[in-house]
Amino acid sequence: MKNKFIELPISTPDGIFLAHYSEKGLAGIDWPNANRGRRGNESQISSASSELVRDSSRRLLQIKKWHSTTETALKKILAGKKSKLPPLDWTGKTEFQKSVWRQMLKIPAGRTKSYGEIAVAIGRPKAVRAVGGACGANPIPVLVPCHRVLAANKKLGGFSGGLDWKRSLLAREGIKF
DNA sequence: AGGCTCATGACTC
DNA sequence: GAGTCATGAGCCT
Repeated sequence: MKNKFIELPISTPDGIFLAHYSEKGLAGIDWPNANRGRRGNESQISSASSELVRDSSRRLLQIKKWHSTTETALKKILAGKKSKLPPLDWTGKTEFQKSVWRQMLKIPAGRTKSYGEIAVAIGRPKAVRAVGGACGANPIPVLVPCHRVLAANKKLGGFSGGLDWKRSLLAREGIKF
């Protein structure tokens, strides 16, 4: 069976996010502005979903369950709280990226780490720059807290969703800088 | 404080 | 292989 992804929307006070699910779990999240300007999302949802129903309703139920976990997790984290996460599917990503993201999941809400600290934590103290690259390649922003990673000079660094998001998310967790 | 350079690892084409 | 970085440390004004 091919790697079918289905997209389900999540409405939040910050807009509508789009969650992507594979057979193994949550595989990606799109920012609210990402569906404007990208064509075909709505039809993609319905066709993929109905195909899945035909295929296996059991799997659909599973994904619905994951989705409700994702939904509450997203809303809580957007509000600056921590939350239980659905299973994450990082199939196809490199070992290096996965270890970076695993490290980021360990950062508690309200705390930050530097790119260098992440590099040390995964046993490659000199791969600081590559850590930045892995952050940018993170398919699951917000839930995998790439926004809690700052540069060593306590400055912002960058952010895939735009620096305004990063500032805002940090502020909601009570982080000042 | 701000700016410049450079070593550096992973990734992409 | 060369080019691209969401870095960091060092060394200048």
